[in-house]
Amino acid sequence: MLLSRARGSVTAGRIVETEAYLGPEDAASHAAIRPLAARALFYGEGGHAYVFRIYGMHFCLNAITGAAGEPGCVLIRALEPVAGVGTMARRRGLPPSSRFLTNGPGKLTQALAITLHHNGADLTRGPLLIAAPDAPRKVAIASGPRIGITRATSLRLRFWVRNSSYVSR
DNA sequence: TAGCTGATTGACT
DNA sequence: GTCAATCAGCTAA
Repeated sequence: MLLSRARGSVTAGRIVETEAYLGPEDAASHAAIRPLAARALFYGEGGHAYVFRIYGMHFCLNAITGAAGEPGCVLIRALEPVAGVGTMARRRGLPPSSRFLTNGPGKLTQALAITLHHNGADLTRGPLLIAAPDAPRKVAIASGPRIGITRATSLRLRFWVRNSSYVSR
């Protein structure tokens, strides 16, 4: 469950698609190819946000994992909207009933108003928050190669909720 | 300083 | 299926 509080409105969604990125041994990981500032975050304490700009116009949200000194993160690729759907729809310029509010990394950051100033934020305290759902559901998880990258494409580090209509692609 | 790249999206053929 | 938008940070010179 990912929760965002921005400018007075709360928006939240169930995380239905992620990709894992490892340390320098993973050629696609920003721990290996991104600037020092990002790398420092990777090696920091888990539970923090890593937000970056991609293609000059979109943001992607990562959760740093592992203890300090262990690089690794999880890219949040897609959400199933749970709360604040109207707010998300307004930010995305789509009807609230749309299935396309948060089914992509750039889309969910726009819907939850996540920007670079969330970079390094503590995900255990909010205003950006990742929490266990109140009523955990048993779901089937599928895995496969990561999407949209040009390196280390053979690693099957993408995970999504099978049968969810909110995953990307 | 110039040129290139990219963990994307949306519009178009 | 193809392609443009748009920019920080890297590399080459």
